[in-house]
Amino acid sequence: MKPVVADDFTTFETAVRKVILSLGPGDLISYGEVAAEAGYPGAARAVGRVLRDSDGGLPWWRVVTSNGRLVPGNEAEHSRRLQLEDVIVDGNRVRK
DNA sequence: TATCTGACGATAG
DNA sequence: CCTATCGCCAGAT
Repeated sequence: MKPVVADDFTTFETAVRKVILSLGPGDLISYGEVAAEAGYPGAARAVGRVLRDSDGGLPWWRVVTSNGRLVPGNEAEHSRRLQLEDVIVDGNRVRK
């Protein structure tokens, strides 16, 4: 039987996930960048939705706001994860 | 189909 | 540095 491919239906969600999974350790990207890379420029908000809804196997901590701000509501955990990836974190912001 | 929501982005004060 | 407002898009009800 052919393998189930029920993971390529949701254009947006799948595309976003692929982009995030393509990130390497210590690599950062903003929601807007993810959306653009996924082929949906301007859909930064929708990207946030995907990250929040789909958790597990997805390095969401490598995604920050364009402002360099960390995820509101998870700043503590986010900061922790980033530092584990050798990323310099200044308070609730990532050091450029 | 209409309306609301949100782990956004940019600008203004 | 902070909050407020508007524009954007996709999903949920």
